[in-house]
Formats: sequence, structure tokens, C-alpha cells
Amino acid sequence: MYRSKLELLEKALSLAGLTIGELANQLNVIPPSDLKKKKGWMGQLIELALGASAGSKPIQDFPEIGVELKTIPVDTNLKPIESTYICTTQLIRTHELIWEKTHLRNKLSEILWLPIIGNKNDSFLIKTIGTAFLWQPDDNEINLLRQDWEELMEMISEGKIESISARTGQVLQLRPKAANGSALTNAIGLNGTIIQTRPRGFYLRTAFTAQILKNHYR
DNA sequence: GGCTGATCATAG
DNA sequence: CTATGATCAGCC
Repeated sequence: MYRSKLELLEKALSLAGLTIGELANQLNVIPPSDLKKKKGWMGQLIELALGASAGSKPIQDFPEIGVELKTIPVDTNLKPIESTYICTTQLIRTHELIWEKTHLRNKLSEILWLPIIGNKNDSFLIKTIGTAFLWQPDDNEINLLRQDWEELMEMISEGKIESISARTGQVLQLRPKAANGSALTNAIGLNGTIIQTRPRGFYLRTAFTAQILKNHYR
């Protein structure tokens, strides 16, 4: 339990410069041979190092101080390599949702970004932990996020979910988020009927997170 | 080479 | 199944 955001930030900063392999060794964690079947491994290693405890509950990683932890893979220019998953998307009873009360807005209220730096061909074990920082979206960023959320939720409410692609949205994306292509969940179809579709999640576009990192490190 | 759609492990 | 942690992999 952290008593302040600063305490968490200092802990995260103390990891800077370590390689993933070194950190795993310090924590007595045996790394997998690759990440093909352990895609969340690095994120969970950092959670262990920082003492995050939310588990798989749909809340922030550090609810006591209102901070969400996100590791972000970047190249040596600190440019993000992947988009950033935020949370799953509610596809039915969407009329009950209020932006300010959504998991999405809550998780985006404050994020501790922790870059993992490496060349694309490097083994993840020799990637190094970068300088972590706390981020809150500014008014402009909140507006963009809210606009995308409203556009996406409107389409979902109108039964147009199958018309949403990863191209929809300026800074957000709505993409499949499931164990595989056969996982199905309820959604609103045309005419308001219930249909089955692949579960979806909200992601931050790489271009958006790139700007966040650039603004911070410039 | 970037991006979209698909996928993997695990806990409850 | 839904939620967490994300990256994989093939198409354009």
C-alpha cells in the first residue's frame, strides 16, 4: 500500500536502468523462453515489483492513490511499439453508462507509464526499464477520448457494432479482446435484438501514446 | 513497417 | 464467460 503517488513514482523510478532479466532475477521469477504464450508476463513482473494488487478486478492497479499502471513497449527512440489496452467494453445496456463513471474514464484518470525499452529484435530479457512518469489527460485529450467514446457507444447502442473497425476513433480503438475467435458475448443487433459477437476492448492508439511520451520526455 | 484483427495465460 | 496482463501475426 502506498500512501502517496510520489511514493509509488519513486519506487517505479528505482527500477529504471534494470533489464527485465535482472529484475526477474531479483524477484526470483523464472522468465519464460518467449512471450508468445506469456503475453502479459512483463506487465505482471512490473506489478509484482511495484506491489500492485488489484488482480483481475476491473479497477485501478493502485485504487488507494487512484493510479493505473501501464507498461508500454517502446523502441530506443521511446516510440511505442504497440497500442495500449485499457479495459473491456460493455456492449449491452449501454444507455445506462455515463462517461464520468465508466471504467474507461476511471482508468484513464491517472496512469503511471513505465516504458520498456528495446530494439525490435532484442530478447525481452535484455530490454531495459525506462523512466516512469505519472500522467493525467489534459482537457484536450479528455475531449478527444470522450468524443471517441461517445461515437463508439452510439454505434454500439444502435446495433452497429459490426460496423466498428479498429479504424474508428481518433485516439481510441475498439478491438476484439478474447481468448480466441470463438469467444462470444451478447451485444445489441440491428432492430434492438440481442446478437452474439466477439468481446471487445478499448485501446489507446499508438499515435496517441506516442504523443504522450513525446510531451513528457521532450 | 505499421496496423488491424486474432490470440495466449490465468483468476474468479 | 469476464476480467486482468498484453503481444502475436499476417495483411495491406
